Formats: sequence, C-alpha cells, structure tokens
Amino acid sequence: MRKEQQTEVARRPTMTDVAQLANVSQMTVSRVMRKTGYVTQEIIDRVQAASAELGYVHNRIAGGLAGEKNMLVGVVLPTLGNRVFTEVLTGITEALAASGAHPVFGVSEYSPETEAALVEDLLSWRPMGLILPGLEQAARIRKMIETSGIRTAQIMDIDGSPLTGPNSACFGFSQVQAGTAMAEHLFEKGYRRFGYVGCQTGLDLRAAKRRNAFVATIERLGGRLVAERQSGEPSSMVVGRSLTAEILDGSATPEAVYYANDDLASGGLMHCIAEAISVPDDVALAGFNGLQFLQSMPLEMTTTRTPRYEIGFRAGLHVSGADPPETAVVDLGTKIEPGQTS
Amino acid sequence: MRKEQQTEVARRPTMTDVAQLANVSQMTVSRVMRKTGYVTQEIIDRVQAASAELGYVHNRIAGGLAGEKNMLVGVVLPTLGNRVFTEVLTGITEALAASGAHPVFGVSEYSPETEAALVEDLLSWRPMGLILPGLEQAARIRKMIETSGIRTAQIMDIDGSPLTGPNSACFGFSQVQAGTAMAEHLFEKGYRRFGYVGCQTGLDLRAAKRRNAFVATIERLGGRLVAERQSGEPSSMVVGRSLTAEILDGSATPEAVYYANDDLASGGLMHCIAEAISVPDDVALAGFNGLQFLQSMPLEMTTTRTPRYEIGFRAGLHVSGADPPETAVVDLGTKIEPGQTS
DNA sequence: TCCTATTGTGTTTGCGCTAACAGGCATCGT
DNA sequence: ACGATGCCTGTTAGCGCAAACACAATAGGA
Repeated sequence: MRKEQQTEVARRPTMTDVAQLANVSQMTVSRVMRKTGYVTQEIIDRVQAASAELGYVHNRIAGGLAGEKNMLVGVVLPTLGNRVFTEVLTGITEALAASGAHPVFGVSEYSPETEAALVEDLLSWRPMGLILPGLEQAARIRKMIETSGIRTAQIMDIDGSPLTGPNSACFGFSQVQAGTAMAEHLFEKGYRRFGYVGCQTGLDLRAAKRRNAFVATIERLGGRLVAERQSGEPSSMVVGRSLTAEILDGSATPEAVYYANDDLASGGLMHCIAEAISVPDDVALAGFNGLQFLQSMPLEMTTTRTPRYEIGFRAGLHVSGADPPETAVVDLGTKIEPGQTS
Repeated sequence: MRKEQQTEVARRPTMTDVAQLANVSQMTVSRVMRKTGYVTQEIIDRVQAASAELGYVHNRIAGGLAGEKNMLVGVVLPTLGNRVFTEVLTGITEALAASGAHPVFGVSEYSPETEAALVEDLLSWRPMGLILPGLEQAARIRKMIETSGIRTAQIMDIDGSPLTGPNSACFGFSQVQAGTAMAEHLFEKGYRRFGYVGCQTGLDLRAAKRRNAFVATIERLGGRLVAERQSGEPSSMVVGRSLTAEILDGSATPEAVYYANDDLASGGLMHCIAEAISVPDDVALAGFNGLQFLQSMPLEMTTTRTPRYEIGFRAGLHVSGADPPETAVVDLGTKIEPGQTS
C-alpha cells in the first residue's frame, strides 16, 4: 500500500519542472499560465511546449492558497428532481463559465440541517461566492456567511429578510404576489370553489407562501377553498395525477385546482384526459413555473411563468464578480400565462 | 480598492488563532478538526469552543496542498436539460455525500472541445476523481487523465474502448444492445415499417449508436426504416411533438416510431392525443430511458428502462474511493418496458 | 523492576504556488 | 547626455495546513 501509482520517480510535474525544461524561472511559468504580466512570445512558446511535453496541469489548489482567490462557487439546491432547479443551475453554470469559475454544489433535499452542513462544507473550499435557495437560513449559517464576507446570492424568493451586507444580493420574485395574481386571475374567470394540490408539505417554504397568498386572496374576494391535497413525496407528474384523482373523487368538487407546480398540474391534466374529464368545463387547472414541456401538452396549461434561467444567470454573475446590482433585492418578476385549462 | 472587507485587523481566523485561544498547538487543532490521532475529550471540547467563538471554518484549500488529497470530484455532463443526466447527477451527489466529497462540475453541451477544456480545468483542482460521459474522449484528455493517475469513471456507455489503468472503470450499459433489443421487440409485435425521431444530430453519440443498431436490426430481420426526422435542437417534448407531426404527415407513414428518448416520445404521444391519432393502432411509439413521468401519461409508453441513478451512484462510489469494481467495465443493463403504445 | 506498547501532545518542515519587490535593458524626450 | 518610462525576468517570502518525527506520560506484562 505504500507505493505510488507508477515507479517512485513518477511524481506529478510542477511549475518548477516546467521551468527547468524551458530554462526560465518558475515565476515566469506562473506568468505564462495565468497570462499576466509581461512575457515575450518566444518564452511563452517555450514554456507552453515544455508544459505540454510534461503533461503539466496548473494546480489551483496551490494557487488558491498563495493567491487568496479561488474560482470556485458554492451552490446549494433543494433538489435536482425538479426541472426548475436544473434550469437555475444551467443559468448559474453558464454565468460562471464566462468567468472561468466552477460550481461546487450540494443538494439539501429541502432540509435546513443538511443545508447548514452543506454551507459549512462549501465554505471550507474558500469559494469566491455562494448561492443559496430562499431567504430562510439558520442564524448560524447567516453568521458564517457574514464573517466570511464572501459574495452571496439568495435565489428564488424575495418575500422576507435577505442577508445584509455589501456583498449580498437576492434574485427572485415575490411568491406572495404570484399566488395572489393567480387567485385573482382564476376569480376573474368566474371560478369560486377552489382546490389546491401540493407536495413536500412543510418543506417547500416558497410553495407554502404561494398557497397561503392564494387562499387568502380567494377568501378575500369571496371564493372558497373546498378541497386540498398535499403529499409528502417529492413533486412529480405521477404524484400530481394521483392527488388529482383523489381531489376530484372527494365530495367537495372544486371548479378549479391550483397546483404547487407544473409537474403536478400536468399529472392532473393527464388524469383528466385518461378519465375523459373535460378541462376546463368540468374542472379548470393551473400550474406554476411555465416550464417549456407544457407547450407539448394537448391543452395549453394555465400557469405562471417564472424567470428560472435568469435567476441562475444573474446570481452566477453576481457571485463571480460582476458589478453588484443597484438594489440588493432584484425582483425578476413573473407573468400569468392564461392557457386553455382555465 | 486596497482595503479589506472590514477593518484591517479583521482577517479570517486560522488554526493558529484557534490554537492560541484554546491554549494548544496548531497541530492539535488540526487533529480535532479531522478527528484523527489521539486527543483527550477535554481538549476536543476546548478546541471546539474556541473554534465556534472565532467562527473558524476549516480551510481545505490549504489542507489539500499540505495533505495531497482533496475531497473534490470533477464531473462533466453533456447537458442539464435532460432528466437523464440530472438523475445521474443525483446518484453521484448522493454517493459523494456519503464520503464527504463534493462534485465540481461543468456542462459540455455535447461539444468535445468544451469537454476537453473542462477536463483540464477540473483537473487543475486536483480532484480525487473524475466522472466523464461516454467513452469518446480526445487523445489529449486521455493522456492528461492517465498521467494524473486519478480515479476515473466513464459513464453511460460501454460500447467502445474505455480508459485503461487500475483506477479507471466504466459504468453503463450497451447502447447497441438496447437499440437491437427494441428493434427485436417491435418486430415481434408485428411492425415492419419503422420511423426514427432523434435530435442533436451528430452530437449525441450514444443515441446514434442506438439508432444504428436499431436500423441494422430491423433491416436484418426484414423490416425497413421508411422515415426519419432529426432536429438539431436539444431534446424536449416540444421538439418530439413537432417532429412527430412531420413524420406522420409525410408520404411514407411508419407503423412504429422509435424515439431517441422519452421526452421526444412523450411529445409524440401528445401529438397523437391532440390529433386523435390512435396509438398503437394507427402508429406505435417507443421511447428510451423509462423516466418516471411516463407513468402519468394516459397511455403507458413502451420504452427501455435504463439504470440512471445507479450509474451515477456507482461512479460516485468508485471515484470517491470505494473498492474498485471487479471488472473495469460494469454493465448495469437495461430492460424493455412493453407499455401500451406498441 | 524494567521493558514495551499505547496514548497524547508538540516541533519542524514543506506542499506548489503567487504577491511584492528588485533589477536589467531598451527606447524616448529634452 | 541623462533621467524617465515602459518592458521583461528573477528573487524572496510566505499562504494555512498536515506528514513525519520526537518525546512525554501512563498502563500493562514478564
């Protein structure tokens, strides 16, 4: 177990090895690798040739230690099981790629404890920035972030108290406003008796904000929530289909069902198609997010379009060093897509 | 621009700071942080208290330099736009979480050049392992990986020449076999005139392998490929729906359409539902992957179940230090799901 | 009793790199 | 002619941590 991969001489090449082969100083190699400072073209070529010959790969771990900066960005996501977050991640990735940074990430599965552990873990890599979902971080996390002083982006939500400090910003939209707007939209269409279908009860705080705003609004307007189904399982079309079957089989039949997201809503639509329930005549459906796959459905879903990619992209730009946004809270807005299901 | 975040004294605490506060040596703090070696409980408590008081966060960048090991794993994925890869990523993440490692990743968008640049970038973090899609890496990449000597997992595919060496393994299934099996399955069902719908022509090499095996098999059996549509766009239900509309409107109407994946196939099913085309009587459909959302469709899709999560999980275990698999090539297999669309 | 093993702590050293500084050598203006 | 100003390269001194080693102190066995 003692011996190395190869013979004992086979050690990974360092800048010094490259420097010797190219007959320059190690510092010059460093300059060539980082493309900083003044170096003649001839030496650049020589160093690059030597580097290629040895198969040298720049060691950013050492560079990070010496230079105090680090092209890593910590990213925490609640789940990868929902397209919403993979689109956010795509935005993040593309923004970071532009500046040569890389995301290093963890998935919290909507657990605050896991999230806290993750943040501490990610901070140990001395990342240049941190991207976190939502505004509800434990006090311990907030303190760690504030003392670390790194750039932070809180994403998805803006209803609450974001982190403060010159390096913090938050990119998202108002969940409350989104829930309210959909309630008003459906009410205007004439619906009065509503159902709600959600999942991961108590975990997805943003969905809960929408639901509460939705319910408060319909009650304010004079409508009523007559049926509700929540599943503890993660969101999926399959869950949406079965919860829809349940809610429509109950005694209190709603005229319109608001879903926590498009996956659940599409599952509901599939149930209606399979059972020949007429949408929106027998029941209206409304989702949330405006995912692209809705456009392939037989009926266009009524939903709220959310700026998922842009949230990720803006957050990525922020943490990787772009100029801070003018306001610490950036509302990227949402938009109701009327659709044919309501 | 010269000044730091806070006053000039506000420097991030180091192990030495913690050590002084706890009145022990820096080395002892290191031992407490890593839970290695012998330390009395009393000192552990003292160090942890001091650490908490200062808000110290372990610096793994420095640790990595000194200790020569690193709990980072480089991951390259072709896209995040397809659930397949996010499920793989979930498997990777969960396997790594168990050993405290973190993925740091990049998205190649199916471009070999981007992939090569990404591998070099990721290697510069001196990761403990590397996970790459497919077997077709550029010679330059293969060399870099081999000289680095790190653990590598190639995933998704096993038809070809994997990397060699004691630290390399490959986790996937035979794309050729999968394409062949579906051709045989549909042929047995009585179909003879086939269509094929794919996307990202020329980029998704694994889909191309399946398609070619599928076509070769139906021709060997006496069937024929009568229509084919490929789009350059990324895969989605929307693209699947429109390509299906095209292929069914053409002169040569196929009896069964094989899709490159479930998204395209589901889009096709949506088209048929919307246009009242009877499935499988007018046309049979078959997808690929066996994604869970198919179960919510009005008709169960005929597809091939692939072990996406397991591929990620096994690859994650491999690169994060588990015992190497017995064989360098691990075939996780696929299974035809007959469904109702054929 | 002494010798060995086990446990607990400290000291030294260097991982591979970059910041900061120190020159040397041209070229230019006056 | 002389400094002033680029341009190009080298030297020195750490960054924060963990490996390796040294050395107590105690316990256990013969």
